[in-house]
Amino acid sequence: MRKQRQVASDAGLSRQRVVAEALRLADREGVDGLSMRRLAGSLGAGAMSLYHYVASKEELLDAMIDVVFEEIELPPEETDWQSAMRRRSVSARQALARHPWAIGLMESRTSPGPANLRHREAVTACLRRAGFPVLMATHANWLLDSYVYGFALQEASLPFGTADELADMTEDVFLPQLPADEFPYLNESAAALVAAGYDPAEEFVFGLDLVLAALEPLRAPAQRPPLP
Amino acid sequence: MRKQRQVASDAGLSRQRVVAEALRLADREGVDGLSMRRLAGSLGAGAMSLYHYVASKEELLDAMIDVVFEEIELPPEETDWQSAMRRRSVSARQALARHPWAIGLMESRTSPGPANLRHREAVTACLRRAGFPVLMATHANWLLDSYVYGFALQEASLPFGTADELADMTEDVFLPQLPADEFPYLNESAAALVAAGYDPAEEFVFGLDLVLAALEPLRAPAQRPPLP
DNA sequence: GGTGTACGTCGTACGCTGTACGATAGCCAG
DNA sequence: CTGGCTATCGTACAGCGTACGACGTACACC
Repeated sequence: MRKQRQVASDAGLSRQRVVAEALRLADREGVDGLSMRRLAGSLGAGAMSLYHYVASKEELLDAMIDVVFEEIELPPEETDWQSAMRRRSVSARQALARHPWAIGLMESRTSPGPANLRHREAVTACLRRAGFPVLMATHANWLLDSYVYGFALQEASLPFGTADELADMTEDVFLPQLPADEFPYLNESAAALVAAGYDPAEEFVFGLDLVLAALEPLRAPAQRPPLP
Repeated sequence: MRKQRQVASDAGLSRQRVVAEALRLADREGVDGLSMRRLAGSLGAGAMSLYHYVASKEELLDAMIDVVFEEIELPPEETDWQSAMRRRSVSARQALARHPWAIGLMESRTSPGPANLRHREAVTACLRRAGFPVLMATHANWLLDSYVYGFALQEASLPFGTADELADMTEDVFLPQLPADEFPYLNESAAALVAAGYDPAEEFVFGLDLVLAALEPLRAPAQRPPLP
């Protein structure tokens, strides 16, 4: 049998393969289930081999987060700014819903990766080109990102994923914990929510559109800002 | 020497004391620095003693989060809804800025504690009394909480805390990483931000007021909703 | 062909983690 | 005095991240 060169793309380790498998593991088992030994095992390698592609577990986590940012669509350039921001925001929410562990990780990780920077640059460019003055673009950035991240955080901490699960859990778990005399308004809300159905994607765009509309007046509409 | 009864309030353990010291430790050293042994050590007790007050570390983390919610001011009842929501939101941001680890923890913790529930009930009550229909109150809740949590998350992941640190780090760290030809808009933003100064509290209320104003039209102004 | 060097791989070991289990000691009711 | 209850903790175990050093192979050079 030949030296395994052909199978290198299958069995050979690489930083990409390591990080990608780490994503899969974290998606499947949560970030607490991700250990260097388990990751190595599911790559068919010894634990210490990973350290030739990744300096430490911290660096691995940073790389994983940046992959999540790679999955987020950049704001398209050919449409109006609201459509562009809506597209990238919806895409961001989807990516964070696919990888809920990423949100919890962000708090402790302070240096942005390249995909993160590329994303920020594209968003800022979109806002500036739409006529937002520099500082207003910063404000808009903070507000939009706050909404996206906060929504994803809340969505991740929901104990149900579908409208059906919501209905079931409301009946079996929530209401028993919420005495009607102590929490009248939460009871009312729960009932209304079950009746109306629940879709996180719809909820997201509802708030998003409010935010976008609120930002519109911050533009300086007529004048085109010169590229610095 | 007598049996230690008098010093019980000093040295005696209690669930409150355990959780409070856990907060202090997490604030000082980050949530990764919080281990049962270290916590027990700083309480002058053995590690296993903690398990008489807390079923597991997971339960301890849940309890810690609920303490953070206790620190958040409830919306006052005697003012208009916007002022009330502004007060509680500002208070929430402050609490989360004091305990940044709490944000990262929320993603993985799915069952709300009593202080959390009390808080949600009070906020929902405030919105309903202000004239928001049931489902609109839910939307408003999502939007407001998303903004608060998302802002706190971004603030926690900033590598600087003051305007001075921002200026220093921009010069020494950020700009060297941001080639002007690849990231023209981020360079422009960084420069403007340094020039204008930076205050997270101001940034927060700027976006918050936009959100509150955007929510105003969702009220059904005249009619007072009956308490269910 | 022979040899030196660099690289990728991994076995072992160390200090840490959460916590199961059982022992101990002080307390109060009978 | 006796028995049980509560609070405390010592020990032990499996698993963690990773420092260290050994090993085989691949390739550059003479």
